[in-house]
Amino acid sequence: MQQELKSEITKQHIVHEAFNLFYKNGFKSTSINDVMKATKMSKGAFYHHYKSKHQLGLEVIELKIQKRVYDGMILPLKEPGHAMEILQSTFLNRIKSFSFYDKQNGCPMNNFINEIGNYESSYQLALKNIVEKWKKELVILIEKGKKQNAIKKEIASEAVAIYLISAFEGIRGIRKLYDNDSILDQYISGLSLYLNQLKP
Amino acid sequence: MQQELKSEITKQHIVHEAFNLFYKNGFKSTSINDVMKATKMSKGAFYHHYKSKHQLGLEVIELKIQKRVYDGMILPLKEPGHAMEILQSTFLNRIKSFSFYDKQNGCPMNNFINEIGNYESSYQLALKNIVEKWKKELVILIEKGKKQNAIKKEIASEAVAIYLISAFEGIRGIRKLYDNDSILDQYISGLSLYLNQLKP
DNA sequence: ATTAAAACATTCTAATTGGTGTGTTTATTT
DNA sequence: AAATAAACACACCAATTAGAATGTTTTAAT
Repeated sequence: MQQELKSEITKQHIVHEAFNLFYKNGFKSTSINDVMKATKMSKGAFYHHYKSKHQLGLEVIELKIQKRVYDGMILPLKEPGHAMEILQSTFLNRIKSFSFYDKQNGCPMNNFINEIGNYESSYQLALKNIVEKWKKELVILIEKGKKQNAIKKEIASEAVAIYLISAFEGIRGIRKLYDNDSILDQYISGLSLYLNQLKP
Repeated sequence: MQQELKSEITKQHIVHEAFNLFYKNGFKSTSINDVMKATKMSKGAFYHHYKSKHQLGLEVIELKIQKRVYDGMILPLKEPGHAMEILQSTFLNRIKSFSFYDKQNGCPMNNFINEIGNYESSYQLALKNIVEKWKKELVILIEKGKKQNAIKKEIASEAVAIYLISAFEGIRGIRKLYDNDSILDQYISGLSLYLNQLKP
C-alpha cells in the first residue's frame, strides 16, 4: 500500500513537470529527457511508470488540461444564479484572471489541439471529450437562461455555445502575438456585445 | 539574369514544399531533411539559398501563409456591394470551401500562431502583421456597413472584427477534433446569428 | 531473516536533428 | 577561351531523440 502511494506521487510529479514543459515549449518539442531533468529523476524512472511518451501525453491531457478547463470554465457555469450573469462573469473573469505567463503561452488545451489535433486519434478523442463537456454545460446554462427569460428562446443553444468557445480559444492564440492587452480588451468588448444581443 | 531566375524558381519550390509539410506536420516537427526530400534536391541546395531553418519559416509565413489569408479572407472584403452581405458570404463561403484536408489540418496561420507564437519575436511580428491587416480591412468594411445603415452605428468596429477573427480561428482548431462537419454547422449557425444581431 | 517485487539509476543504441565543408557542374562575364 | 561565380550534390559532424537493457536500492509480505 505504501508502494502504490509512492508510485502515485512520482507519477503526479512527472505529469506536473510534463504539463509545464508541454505548455511552454509544446508537446513534440519537449523530450522525455527534458521532463525527467525537471523532475530530477532518471529516464529509467520514467519508463518504469509509463510505457511511452504518447501515454504521458494522454495523462497530461486527461489529468491536467481537463482539470484546468473544468475548474476555470465549466464548474463556474454550474453555480446557481442568473444565467446571463454567470455567462458574463465566467468568460470575463477567466480572461482577466490570466497571468502574464498564461497570456503569453495561450490556452494549454488549444495549444494541444492545434499541435496534435490532426496527429493521433487517441489525442483527438481525449481533447474532444473536454470540448464536448464544456459545450454541454454551456448549453444547459443557455437553456436555463431561456427559462429565466434572460436569453431569446428562438436561438440555437448549441450554436451559441460553440461560437463562445471558438472565440475564446481563438483569442487565446491571437493574444500570443501581442505584447499588451489591447487585443484582449477588444475581445472582451466584442464578447459583451455578443452576450447582450442574446437578451430578449 | 538567367541565374537569378533559376534561383528564384528553386526557392519557390523549397518554400512550397516547406509550407505543405509545416501545415501537415508542424514547423518544429518538420526537418530540413524532410523538406529537401520533398523537393528531391540536396540539403546543400537548401543551405545555398537559405541561411537557416528560421529564415525559411519566415519566408513561408510572409509568402505562403500571408497570401492564403489575403486571398481567402481579406481581398473578398474589398469587393463593392453591401457590407453585411460581403461579411456573410466571405466567412461562410470560406468555411464551406475548405477541403477535407484543410478541415483536418486547420488554419495554417492559426497553427503557426499556436506553435511558435510564444517562441520567437520575428515570427510573432510576421504573424501579427497578417492579423492586423485582416482586422484593419474588416473594420473598414464594418464602418462601411454603418454608413449603409446595415450595421448598428453604436457598436465598436474593432471589437466586432476581433470577435469574428477569434471565432473563425478558434473553430478551425476545434474542427480538427471531429470527423464530420456538424461542429462547423453549429459554428456557421452561431456566426449567422451574430451577424444578424449587428443589423440596426 | 528471506524473498520477491517495486522503484528507481545508469548506460547504451539506432535513428534523426540542424548545420558545415568540400566537392562538381553549369551559367555568365571578360 | 579563360576566369569567375552561382547552383547545386554528397559526405560528414556533434548533439539530441525515444526507448531498451541492465543494473542497484528500497519496500512489503512471508
